[in-house]
Amino acid sequence: MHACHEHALCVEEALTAADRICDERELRFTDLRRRVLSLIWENHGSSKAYDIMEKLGDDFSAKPPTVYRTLDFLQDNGLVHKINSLNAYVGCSHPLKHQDCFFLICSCCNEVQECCASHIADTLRDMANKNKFSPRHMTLEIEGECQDCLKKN
Amino acid sequence: MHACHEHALCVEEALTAADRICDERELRFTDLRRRVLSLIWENHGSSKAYDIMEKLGDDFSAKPPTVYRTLDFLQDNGLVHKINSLNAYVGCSHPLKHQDCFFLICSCCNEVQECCASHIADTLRDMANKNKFSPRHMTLEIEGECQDCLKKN
DNA sequence: TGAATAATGTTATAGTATAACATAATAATT
DNA sequence: AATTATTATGTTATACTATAACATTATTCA
Repeated sequence: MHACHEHALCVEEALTAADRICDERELRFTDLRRRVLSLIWENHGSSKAYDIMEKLGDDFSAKPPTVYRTLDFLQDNGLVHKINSLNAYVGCSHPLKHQDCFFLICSCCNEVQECCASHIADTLRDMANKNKFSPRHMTLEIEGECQDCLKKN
Repeated sequence: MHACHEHALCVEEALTAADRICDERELRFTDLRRRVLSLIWENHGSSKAYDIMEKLGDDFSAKPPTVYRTLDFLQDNGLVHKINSLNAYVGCSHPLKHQDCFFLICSCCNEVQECCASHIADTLRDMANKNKFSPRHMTLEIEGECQDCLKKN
């Protein structure tokens, strides 16, 4: 389910935000990086590295290392997330405060919704601490069905 | 950090539990399945499919499909879990009520602690529902450092 | 015993990711 | 502006993870 009426705007916004972030951090938002981020955003669901590679086509020398390096850059700077349970990547919908988020993955329409809820992150941190564990990074991915798909079926 | 003083006992217990579960469900706990589960349990951390394959060695015709099919069987019956962020497998420490669990993964000693906390699962379900999402399966993996490793460093 | 089912063996290949080194582009220094 | 240093990208090769498709063996059940 995508709430946006015209997805091109989402893509534009994401690219603009990325521009600004890279500018602030003195990072180079190169053509390749912009293109990959754009491709990821154009997709309502998650994107696989090798699919991105194909879409890059002739414009860039699109071989695995190129794609994975670019994905690493985008991940390191909070612009995309990797969905471990899918081996796929999604654009981050709020890259400036992208911690403690989790993902709702509809296995019917394949859309991925990113959610942030600090109280959940807090609960999880508490739990970890009770288990004498010092958490650094959380992977929280919930697979299921979105409302639209439930209605349809 | 492993709490068990003699890990062989853990392995034994796990195999006995698996025996019972398979018996109850009229599943065949074959030599291969038993051996793979044992190998996984013998490892304090998580086990990679190809490592398991090597350890199976000559006793079984150890090729990828054999291993992955066996892992599938064990997963389907709640005897092992896959850790998506590691592409690795751990034994389930309470296979009869193995839902709603999460994992604390120490990236220093590589041990994986399985935790169950129904209130966390409830919180997550609530959150999903508020987002109009019907959850089916959750992946919750927390990477960090366990107390022992923190002390050491 | 023989047919049906389930498990395992086997070959091949698909899919995901990184190492190592070469070249090109950009930034900093002179 | 030319030189050097740094960062980014290109290139080749290969490692790692997983499954498809079909053959054979073992077990169950009629």
